[in-house]
Amino acid sequence: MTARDRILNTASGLFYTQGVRAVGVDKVIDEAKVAKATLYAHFRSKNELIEAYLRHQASQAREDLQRIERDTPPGTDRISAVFDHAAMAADRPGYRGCCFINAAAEGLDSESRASEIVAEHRELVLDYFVRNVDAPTLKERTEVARVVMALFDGAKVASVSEGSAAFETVRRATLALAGSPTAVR
Amino acid sequence: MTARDRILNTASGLFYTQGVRAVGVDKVIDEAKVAKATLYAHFRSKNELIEAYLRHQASQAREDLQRIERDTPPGTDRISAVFDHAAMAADRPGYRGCCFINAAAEGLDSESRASEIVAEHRELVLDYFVRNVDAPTLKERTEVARVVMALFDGAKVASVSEGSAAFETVRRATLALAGSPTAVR
DNA sequence: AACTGTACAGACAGGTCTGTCTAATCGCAG
DNA sequence: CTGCGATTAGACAGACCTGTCTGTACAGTT
Repeated sequence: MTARDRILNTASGLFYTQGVRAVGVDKVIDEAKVAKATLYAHFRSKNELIEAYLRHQASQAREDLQRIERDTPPGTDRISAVFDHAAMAADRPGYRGCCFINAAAEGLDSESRASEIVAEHRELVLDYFVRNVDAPTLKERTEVARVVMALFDGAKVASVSEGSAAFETVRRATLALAGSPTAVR
Repeated sequence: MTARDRILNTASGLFYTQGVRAVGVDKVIDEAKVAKATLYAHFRSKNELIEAYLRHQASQAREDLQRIERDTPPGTDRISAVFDHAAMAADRPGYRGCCFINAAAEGLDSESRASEIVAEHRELVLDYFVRNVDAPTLKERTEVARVVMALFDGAKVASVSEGSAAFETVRRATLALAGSPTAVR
């Protein structure tokens, strides 16, 4: 495992569990067993490391979605699978909610591209919902997808205090909506 | 206006727009035109100031909900009013999402009572929804309220990137759900 | 006039942060 | 073996952080 990977993996863990602002580069190099100069050889600044962390998480989440689309037949099952996936994450120790919501919540410099990375990923997830939601027209699918996205984000927020149980109730309503959207329009 | 109020008001503004971690006490005393000793005379530590900030926001939100319940007839109108209120907040300059979600997202010391204050407030909002949602039994109202809460939180999260428009689509679905919950169960 | 409470300005200590730098060491290709 | 790129440990500068402290000013009360 290259030094760069070790740095990025360690930073990802620390940034997620403690927040990007609470973790200094010293803590990262300490845990990654790496010299400070090495970190700065691979990442020009801490900001760049944070951006790499977010891109890393985004690409991982993207792969998860692709895997679900490969393994699960179209329809509401694919929505359900996403909820299952999130609920399982919420049960892992050290869970602290959605890394993108959290990163957006921590005030980052306006010069940082972090918020763009988050916004980009959110669009990707929205597109996933648009593809896998049941409604006649694209316009309607987009509207339903936005609601599904809100339900998903809301469940993630609630799960921080309430654990994975937060996904159960919300999932039922989401599936009903995504399966026969006319019921609530 | 007493020095304490000036400190708390200034701190609230700074903590909200930049994040509690990004704002130092020096920035607060500078903008509040207050001596550092005065701040530490009223608040034992920065942590205590943060807690006061969250309690302040919580009591303000509580009053908003009470005002709505006083001025709005029971039923889904009271749900709609909450969404209106949040949408208006999202249009104000400097909007940065829900202060409670953001505070929970910033990693705070485990010794801080901040997360308890947030959790308490979330329960209060949930109770509001339970009271004002339409379903026959308490158990069902609670379930529906949890979904409404998720929709509300999700809309707030989305509004950070997408502005107040995020509340429009979500509101429609929420009102349908809160008005005739059997449609999605 | 003396006392009390509150606020002021600002220095200070002790720590942490990011980012740079030096100098030594390692592994490996030629 | 030689040379080179990558890595190491750690000192360092300069900024910022929280919290404490000294000393002063001023209003209201006794």
